[in-house]
Amino acid sequence: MVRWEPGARGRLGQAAYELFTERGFEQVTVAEIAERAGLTERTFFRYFADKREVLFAGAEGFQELFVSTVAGAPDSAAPIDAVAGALSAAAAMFVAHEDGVRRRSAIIAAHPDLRERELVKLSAVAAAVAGALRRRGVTDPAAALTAEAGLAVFRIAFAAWIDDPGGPDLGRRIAESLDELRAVAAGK
Amino acid sequence: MVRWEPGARGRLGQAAYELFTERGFEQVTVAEIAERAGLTERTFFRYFADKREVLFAGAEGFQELFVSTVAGAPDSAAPIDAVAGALSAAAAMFVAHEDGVRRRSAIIAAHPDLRERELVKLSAVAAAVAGALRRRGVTDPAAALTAEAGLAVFRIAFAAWIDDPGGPDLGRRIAESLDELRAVAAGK
DNA sequence: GTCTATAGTCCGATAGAC
DNA sequence: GTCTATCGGACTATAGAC
Repeated sequence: MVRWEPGARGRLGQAAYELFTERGFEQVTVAEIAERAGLTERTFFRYFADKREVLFAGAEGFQELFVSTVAGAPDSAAPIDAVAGALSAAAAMFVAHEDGVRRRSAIIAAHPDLRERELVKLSAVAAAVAGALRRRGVTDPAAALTAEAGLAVFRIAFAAWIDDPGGPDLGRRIAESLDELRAVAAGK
Repeated sequence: MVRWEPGARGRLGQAAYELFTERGFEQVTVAEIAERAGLTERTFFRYFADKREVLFAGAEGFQELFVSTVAGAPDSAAPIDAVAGALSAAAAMFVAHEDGVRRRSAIIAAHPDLRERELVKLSAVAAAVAGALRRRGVTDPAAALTAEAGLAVFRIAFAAWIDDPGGPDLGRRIAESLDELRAVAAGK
């Protein structure tokens, strides 16, 4: 027999998710998460650098989707259009898991420390997208600016989509926000 | 920057600043900061919500400068131009206190927790600027987008100015980055 | 102003996989 | 044997409660 069940990381994530939903982030200790997963506190910190990080375990996949979509855009695509494609792809992924996305978003919105961490993750995505643009031959500061502006569009459209569940779809909101960005940058 | 007014708050800020410069953020305890300021640990937490916050005591002034510059722009100014004025004003303030700004920036760059907090502060400035634009009659999502894009310009120009001290002035870098933003948004 | 819970670190021990 | 994943316990500092 095995001394430990497989999938320690997944069990910790699942347990954390359940407990945060039941009681809220602050009212849950790392020891409790570990206990529900059948592990110890110590093991939790082997998998996650800190208590917040367990909620952002899927962030690499999100970032990877962005980077690969930008990298895979036609050579002829302008930087902003390569990023627009990545925004669409991300929107589709979020819409496909809407329930989970909304629940996770509610947990994060309820605690400043988690909102703080989310900003860091989005900032990391922006940096990765800027890198992907540079690999397409875009020079700085255009690469960094396009990436940051694109992520700003995503953030704003996503927040509106969360706040107003009955309204337009996320993909549509992103397209509209991109048009708004073009308009305001042009001095409209 | 970093002009500490007399009094407990100022002495704590001064002590923290000195100790972080000498040894780095992590190697300094709140108890040591309080001791150097002739106060107790408890008092530190009366003035600052957490250990990081002491490095961002001047953030309100920065935010206020942004908001008032946006609010004071001519009615005829397009949103992006109102924000551009605020970016110029902020650049002038930073250049006027260049030494302090660079030292503070070095402390923050050296620790992920502090970079994280800095993102939160810039995000708060963006939210405040968006509010100022809405008071000028700009609707969402244009207000939020203009504010976020403007802060992205600031962040990118500021980072380049810090990384390359011999290069162009901060104000000039901001103006150039703004032009780049206009160009990339137009699909160049 | 003291007391305490909890996050997060460190070192070492141990059990199984290969 | 070596490598990797888990556990144990002690420890410090932050931050909040009383």
